[in-house]
Amino acid sequence: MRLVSKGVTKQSEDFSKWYTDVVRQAKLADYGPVKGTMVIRPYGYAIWENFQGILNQMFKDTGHVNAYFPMFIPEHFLKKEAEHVEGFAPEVAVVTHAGGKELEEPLIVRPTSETIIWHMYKKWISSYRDLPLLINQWANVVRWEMRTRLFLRTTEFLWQEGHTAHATAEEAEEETLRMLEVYKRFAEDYMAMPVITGQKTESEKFAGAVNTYSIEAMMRDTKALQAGTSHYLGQNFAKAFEVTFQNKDNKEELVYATSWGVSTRLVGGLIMCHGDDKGLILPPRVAPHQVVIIPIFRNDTKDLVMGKVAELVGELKAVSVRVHVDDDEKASPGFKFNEWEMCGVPMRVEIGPKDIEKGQAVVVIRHSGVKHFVALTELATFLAGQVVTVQDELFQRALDFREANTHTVENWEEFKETLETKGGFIKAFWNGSAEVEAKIKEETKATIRCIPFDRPGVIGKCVYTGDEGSQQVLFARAY
RNA sequence: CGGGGUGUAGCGCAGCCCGGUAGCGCGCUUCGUUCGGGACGAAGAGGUCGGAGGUUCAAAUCCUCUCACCCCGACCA
Repeated sequence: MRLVSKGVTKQSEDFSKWYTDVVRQAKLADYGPVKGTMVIRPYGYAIWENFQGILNQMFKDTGHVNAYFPMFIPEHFLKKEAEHVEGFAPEVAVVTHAGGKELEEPLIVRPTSETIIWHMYKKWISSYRDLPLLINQWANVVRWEMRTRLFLRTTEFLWQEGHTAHATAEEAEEETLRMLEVYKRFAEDYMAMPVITGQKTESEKFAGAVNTYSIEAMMRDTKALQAGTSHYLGQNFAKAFEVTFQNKDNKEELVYATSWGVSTRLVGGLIMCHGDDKGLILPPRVAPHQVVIIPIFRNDTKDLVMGKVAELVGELKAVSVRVHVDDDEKASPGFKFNEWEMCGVPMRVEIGPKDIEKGQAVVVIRHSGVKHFVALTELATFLAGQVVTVQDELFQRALDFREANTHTVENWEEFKETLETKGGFIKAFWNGSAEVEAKIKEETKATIRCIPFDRPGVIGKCVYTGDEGSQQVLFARAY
């Protein structure tokens, strides 16, 4: 079955609608029968698989190993860490019946795995020689959210969660920041999505963490998306699950912990970071198909064209370009142009009898619409080069967009005015008070996305209270 | 949980006000002609009108109840 509809809602008309249209028409995902659930379709899953492959390698390069922990967790585990249970209890799914009868103790379906992991770590850690313990798992988790959106917030989602145990606070803090940096590199170098790293405020941090850090990206509607988090858990879970080790001096100590994760939400971020009114735009490094070849022929020229296409496919594979040939004879070339633009394939090659006669092919770049007429002998080299060029251009474009939509404001009037008329990210000083943070959120819907690492050393007047000695933070309306 | 909306063919919808043979577009199947920016013709397949009850000679249509989903808010990656 080919595409059903012609085009999507314009971004400027209704960004939310645009997003849903793109997800469904590019066949990334569909709604599941249970509220808030999502079927990730093959094309969407291929993107996720690319994410997984890259991240997995990055985790291994930083010394982590993969494991798998059960999805069902005894209910009382969750209650062991006070903040953790308070944070997660409202959105936990509970299994009360199984095997045809009521269970002795209900089971929770993991909303995250800290509790079961630390239950196991207690068994595995006894000496400083067992540390650090650096485990990651790829898994599904369930959080019963009130409002859901495909990829961005679904009842069940896929993610990876790293859980590490360390002998010292310093080492655990280092790990927390190391993994945040891994996320930043992944977002920027692979997804071509610029992010801001920083620390979460007390009210925005993970339930059970000492500190939470995040990467924050700007979507094309100028709203913020938290794209990944890394938590320094201190000894909170070690205390709750009594995980201790004997140090070199034969003394018993509680271990220090981190956890960090990114989810299928990243796919939503990718869509909203680059897409346009024609649909999806995928950066080459994560695109399932980097190049789509659309052969143009009639019955009498079919063999000629397809013969040349087969040659080109071989050449492209030899230079590691992921190529797809759309040789469906039932669809017209024009139809295919539109469909593959909708699906965000970074580059399209058109090749027909006239091209072959001239020894060339037409290359069209998805995000810019620029047409190149390239000699067949140079096509593979050209496209391999464009993989890099397009990737860079998309990152630069996203960065320029973010910078153009980031505003620094001095006072409250300016804050509200800027948020209403321009939106985007707002840099402003904040006195560190949770009440002020809550008031600002209440009055403007903007939240503190993070306290950026990269900010001026200067301190200034709080944008809400005018208090001197306030620090600069990043505000935005967020997903 | 509040506000709004929608349930009729795979998808998008009309029909409902004013009860009387269930329709349209797209998609799908077969054949032929096409093919350089969303091709065309011909012939087909496909629906317990979300569910239950009621009114009526007769209900997609009127009444009552119910379920589900989507969108907007309060919670969250």
